Amino acid sequence: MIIIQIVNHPKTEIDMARATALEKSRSHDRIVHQASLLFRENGIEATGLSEIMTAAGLTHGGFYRHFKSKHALVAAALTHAITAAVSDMAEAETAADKRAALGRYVALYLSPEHVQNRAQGCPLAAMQSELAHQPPELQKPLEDGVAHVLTVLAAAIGGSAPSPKAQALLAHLMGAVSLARLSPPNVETETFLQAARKTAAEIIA
Amino acid sequence: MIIIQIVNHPKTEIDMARATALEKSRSHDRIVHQASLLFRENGIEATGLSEIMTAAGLTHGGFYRHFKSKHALVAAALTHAITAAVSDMAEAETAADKRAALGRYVALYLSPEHVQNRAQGCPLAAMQSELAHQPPELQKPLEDGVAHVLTVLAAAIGGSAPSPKAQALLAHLMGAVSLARLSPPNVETETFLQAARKTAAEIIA
DNA sequence: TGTACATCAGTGAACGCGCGTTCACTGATGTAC
DNA sequence: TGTACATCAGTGAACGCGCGTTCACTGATGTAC
Repeated sequence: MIIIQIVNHPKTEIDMARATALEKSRSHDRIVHQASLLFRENGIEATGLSEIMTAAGLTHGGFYRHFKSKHALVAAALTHAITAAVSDMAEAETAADKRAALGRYVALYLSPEHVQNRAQGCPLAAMQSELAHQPPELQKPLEDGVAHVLTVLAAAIGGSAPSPKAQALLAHLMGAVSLARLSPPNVETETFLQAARKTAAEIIA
Repeated sequence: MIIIQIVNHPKTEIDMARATALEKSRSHDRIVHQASLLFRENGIEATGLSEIMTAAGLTHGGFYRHFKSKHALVAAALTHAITAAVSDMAEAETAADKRAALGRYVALYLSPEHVQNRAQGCPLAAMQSELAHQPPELQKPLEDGVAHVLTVLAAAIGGSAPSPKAQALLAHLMGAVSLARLSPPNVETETFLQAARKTAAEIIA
C-alpha cells in the first residue's frame, strides 16, 4: 500500500511538497538568522517580533506558523548562533597544527572587528547578562552550547573537557571583548586587545 | 539681609527643612539602592518602576518626585553600584601590602558567593550586555565608571592607568564570573574558579 | 484532463496586558503676618 | 501665639503605547475522483 501510493504520484507529490516545504523552510531560516543578528545587536527583550519578521521579509502575523512563542525563537536563534560559533572553532579542532589554528581563532576573537561587530560575533559575549534571565527551558540548550564550546576549545588546546585551561581561555575571551565594548572606541582599544592576546597565549601554553 | 534671615529662624528653618529633606533623601537612597539590586538581579529592562518603588516601600506614582525618567534612575543606580564596587577595591589601593590586599579582592571576586549573588555583586559582570544598549547619555557615566575601576586596579597592581595588566585582570574577572553564571551550578564551578584565580595571579605578577 | 475541495504560508487588523508617564488629590509640614 | 495660605512627598487612578499573541481571511498549491 505504501509503495503503491508513492509509485502513484511520485514526482508530483515529492517535488511540489518539497518546493512548498522548501519555501517555508527558507522563511524559517531567514527568521532564525535575522533574529540571531538582532538579538545580539540590540538585545533579546529589546527586539520585537515585528522587527525580526520585517528583517526576514515577512509580516509579523505569520510568525506563529513557524514558532509557538518568542521563547521558542530565542532558543532556535541561540542554538543557531552557538552552532555557527562552534563551527568557526572547528577548524582549530581538526587542523594539522592545532595550536596555530587556535592562535588564529583567538586573534580573530580578540580583534577590533569582533569588538565592533556584535551582531555577527560571539553570542555568549553579545548576550551574556540577558541569557541569565531566560526561562528554565532555555537554560538547558544554553548550558549544552557552552559545554560544546568548551569541549571544542579543550580539544584544540590538546586536552579534553572539563579543561581548566579551556574554561579560563573562554572566560578571558568573553571578558576581554565585553570590556572593550564597554569602553569608548579609541586608540587604546588595540593596546588592550594586545594585552588580552598575550594573556590568552599564556593560558593556552 | 541674608544673615538676619538666618538669625531670625535658625532652628525652625534648618531643623524642619532638614527633617523633611532628610526623609525625601532617604526615600531617594532606598529607590536607588533597590533599583541597583533589582537591575543586577533581573536586568534593567525586565525591572519595572512599580517593582522598584514597592521594594523601596513606596508606590509607583511618587517616582517622578525623585527622577525625571527611568533612564535617570538607571544612571543613578549604575553610578551607585560602581561607586560601591570601587570602594570595595579601595582597600587594596591604600593597604600597606597592596599585592596581598589585591589578592584578597580577587579571591572575593572569583568566589562561588559572588557567582551566586548577582544582586550585590559586580555591576559590570551583572549587566554587561544590557549596558551596551543604554542611550548615549548613559555611556559617559558608564565609561567613567569603567575608567575609575581600571585606575584603582592599576594602582593596586602598582602601576598607573592605562595599565594593560589592569585591563587584562578586569576582563578576566568579569569573564570568569559571567562564564560561571552561564554554567549549571555544580562541583566543577569551584575547579573553574580555581583556574581563574591562577590566571588572575599570573596576570598581576 | 478537469473540476471541486482541502491545506496552509502569509497578511493585516485586533486583542489584552504591562510598561513608563501624567495627573488630581491628600495631608503633613513650613511660611507669613 | 494663632490663623490662613503655600509647598510638596507620596497616593492611586488613568493615559497612550508597543509588545506578544490571536484570528479571520487570501490565494497559491496539492488532492480526489
